[in-house]
Amino acid sequence: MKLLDEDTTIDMAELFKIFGDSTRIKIINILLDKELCVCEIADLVSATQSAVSHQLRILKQAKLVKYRKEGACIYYSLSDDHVRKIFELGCEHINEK
Amino acid sequence: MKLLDEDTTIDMAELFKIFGDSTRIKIINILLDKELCVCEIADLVSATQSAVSHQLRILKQAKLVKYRKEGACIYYSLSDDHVRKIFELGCEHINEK
DNA sequence: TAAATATATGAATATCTGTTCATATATTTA
DNA sequence: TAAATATATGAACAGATATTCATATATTTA
Repeated sequence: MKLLDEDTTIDMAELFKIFGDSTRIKIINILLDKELCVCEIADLVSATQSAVSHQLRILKQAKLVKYRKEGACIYYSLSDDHVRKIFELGCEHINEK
Repeated sequence: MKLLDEDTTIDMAELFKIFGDSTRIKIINILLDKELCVCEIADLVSATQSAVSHQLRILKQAKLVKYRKEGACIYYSLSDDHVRKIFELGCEHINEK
């Protein structure tokens, strides 16, 4: 692994920054299993609808989650397997302490 | 993967938060290859000695780096292979965009 | 169409975080 | 021993960030 250029370094930091918040970790955690709509997520992570919506926007902008609309509901799910792998590796690290 | 408890969730977020800063990413990046002393690190990441020292303290507290003393110099290196794996997985994710 | 439900978003605020600056400590060298 | 070098650290400050609150938009239901 050689030295990353400045842009890649910043992108890496931005990526991990998104995993670096417990509300977002909770959201990713529950989305590991299945897709869920915003109010279900808010309920499961014990946060307000507004807080969850703000965090989903961040996850969406970073392309860590995707969504589909069904009537008045919007269902969110993890974008790809990378998100899952990063989450699981972090989890392993914590559990081995 | 089942639902993490509150403490584990917070620990996960704290872990990723540490990777979520470009100065620390640069430090981890150069430590992938070999151990280095503080002033070498400061030079390689283009930051002041003080800034690097503060960041090394954070990395040290999280046990992501270890160090050994040799005379007036203190050599830092990555704690374990987990740090490397998390870094590389993040890097993969960025490169596949 | 009016009310209810689901979601998004801008502004305000409080908290957190990274850097800088000054300085302290420890070690080496002249 | 005095000066130089290597590192750490506390305080201050500026910038970033997460939540809350109020409200807007869209969809469904009565």
